[in-house]
Amino acid sequence: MGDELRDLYYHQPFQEDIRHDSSMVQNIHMLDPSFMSYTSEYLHGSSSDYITNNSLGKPFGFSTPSPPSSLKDDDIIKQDHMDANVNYINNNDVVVGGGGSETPVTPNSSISNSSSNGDHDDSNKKDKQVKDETLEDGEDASKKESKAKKKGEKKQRPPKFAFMTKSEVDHLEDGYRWRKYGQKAVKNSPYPRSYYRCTSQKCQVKKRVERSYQDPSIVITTYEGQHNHHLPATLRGSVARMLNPSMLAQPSPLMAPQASFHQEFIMSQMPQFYGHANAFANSSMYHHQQQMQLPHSHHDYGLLQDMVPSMFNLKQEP
DNA sequence: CGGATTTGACCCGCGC
DNA sequence: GCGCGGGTCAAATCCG
Repeated sequence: MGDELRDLYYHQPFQEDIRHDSSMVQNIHMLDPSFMSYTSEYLHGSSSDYITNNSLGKPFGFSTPSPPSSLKDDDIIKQDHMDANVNYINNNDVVVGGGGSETPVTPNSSISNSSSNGDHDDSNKKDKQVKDETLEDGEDASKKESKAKKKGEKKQRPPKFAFMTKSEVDHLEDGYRWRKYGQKAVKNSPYPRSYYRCTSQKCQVKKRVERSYQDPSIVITTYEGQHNHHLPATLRGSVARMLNPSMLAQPSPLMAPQASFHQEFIMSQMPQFYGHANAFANSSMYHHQQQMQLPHSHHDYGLLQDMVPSMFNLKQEP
């Protein structure tokens, strides 16, 4: 992760833990939009769209059980408050982004650039290594294609999506099954970064998990790609208990982590997010939390996609 | 025993 | 071209 974005991440303030409450949403804090890593094409397809407008990007948070729909200034994390605590970066620089290099992503971060080792890179590496001989024709062709693509033009990068979670555990349960395939030391941080891949066949979604070195209670998770399958059945059950069944009817391209009683989900500056504040307010997640009891285990959780459904209204599954 | 994790090696992009 | 840092591979190991 590049220094700029790292600073961006680690300097994000967040509200104090309110985990003692009985509502899940209490634990959700939407913060400075400057933090969210996000591919512009993901939602807009235009690089200009994801430059944050300050007025729109005004940070807000749900610090109390008060409904998001009744958001008032008092509910919002004040900009000046944030300024006092943060190296506030010009929103124009704080593009969320994963985007390819064609997008004006300022932070030269792993989050925005790491996809240089995206889906095709694996094969590129492999065909330079042992598997070269065992390649099938189709595979070989696709690899060559990807290679040529790589040479000729900038690589298409999968959408990315990052967020911070206040959590004691590194790897947050998010409903999908992941296999860890790597771990690297993070420069200037005592905490390693872990790399996970979705275990579902043909699903190329990856995620990176690392802990903030400035606030070790914060876990930074970056998703890359979109799931092309439903939730694993075994996990859907536990999720379903909390959710409207209709939500599970659609596979989600991305699954956000739980915001459970012991994990605070910290969202930050994502312009799109503010635009969807109403979506959140109207979301069943909100209504559910109005009706539900405190989750009794960490398997009981809400999902970001349910809190802000339109945020996850991305590509359809293949 | 099979699946998941660990971990050192390797690859690649980028800046100098 | 070289070195560095990030990302991935894959053999070894762990574990249920």
